Amino acid sequence: MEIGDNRLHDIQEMLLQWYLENQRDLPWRRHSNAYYTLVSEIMLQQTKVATVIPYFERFIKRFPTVYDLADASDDDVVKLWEGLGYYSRARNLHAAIKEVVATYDGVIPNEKEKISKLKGIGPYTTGAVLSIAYKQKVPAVDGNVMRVFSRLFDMEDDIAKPATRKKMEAIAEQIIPDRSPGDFNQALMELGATVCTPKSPECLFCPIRNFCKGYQAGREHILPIKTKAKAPKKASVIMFGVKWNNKLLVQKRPSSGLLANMWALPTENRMEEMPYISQIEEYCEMNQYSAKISEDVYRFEHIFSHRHWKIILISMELSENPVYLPKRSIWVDEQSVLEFAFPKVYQKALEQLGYRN
DNA sequence: AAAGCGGGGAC
DNA sequence: GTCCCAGCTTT
Repeated sequence: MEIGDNRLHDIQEMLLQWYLENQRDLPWRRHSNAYYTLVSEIMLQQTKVATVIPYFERFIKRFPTVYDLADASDDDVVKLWEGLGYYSRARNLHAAIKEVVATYDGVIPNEKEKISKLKGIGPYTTGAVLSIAYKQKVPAVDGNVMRVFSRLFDMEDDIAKPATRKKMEAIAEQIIPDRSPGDFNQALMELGATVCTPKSPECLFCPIRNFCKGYQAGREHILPIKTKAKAPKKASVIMFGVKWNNKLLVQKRPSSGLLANMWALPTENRMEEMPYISQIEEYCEMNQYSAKISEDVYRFEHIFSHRHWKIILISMELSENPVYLPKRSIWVDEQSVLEFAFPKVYQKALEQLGYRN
């Protein structure tokens, strides 16, 4: 990718000026604080600004400094992440900040080799923190930047391919200015989020449309090239609302895979070959439950990025103290259930069972 | 290089 | 319904 010196300088200046005048007022932009930058960047991974704002506000209010976060329990951290998704981000951020306190005297490192070794911090977040918080000339290539570049240079590379991100970083290296590299990176992302949008880009409001090869070719609508994601795989599950003595049985999910380590209702994969009633009876037998099973079941669906669950929720009231506790399970007082952090799919189920805020 | 990992909003 | 978002880790 060759960019003439004159055009390069103009693109830099136009973008920086546009960003100065048009940047959104966001909570993490109100102070220069590497901790705020890191928290916001982790939350913003695959997540829109509007969704993140209330989570960021609550998180910083509860954990104002790296020391507050390092001292917190994992349960408290995940509770503040409840509903935001990709929960390993919360656990990784917690681990990273603990490492910062333990190893770097509470200062988020400003060297690429060090910060990129922290849990959950990949190439994008490394570049974002180094450029925004520490004003270093390091690229930060996210989905927005790839879309902007794809159109600006009329590129045919598939942005879904890992190799394309490397190529985009090489381009960013050439474009990023010595002056205000952090603002420049944010300008590219802000442009992608507000003007150079995936659908119906508003090229007439774009500060660099005069340099845009895609726009000049009339190809802005079909760029960027991106292979489609596969449809989520379908699965059927049964969730069990098990009550006894005014307590509800909640279970920690397995430590890997979907919703790893999150609190949940006991969930079993549906045995398609038998009626679900039979599977429920078998489940009770296996756990030695003598239970009165509610007549009505609640059916609903939930779509994750790679899975599509059809869910049958059944409720049962045990008539005697169960002999043993299922693996990774605890009894929770009914009024305390919502103090635990549940992913959305289980929040829906719990709401149906009468647990709601 | 590809798969797995949440949830939401825009259309 | 489809697309995709201020991505990272594991396989």
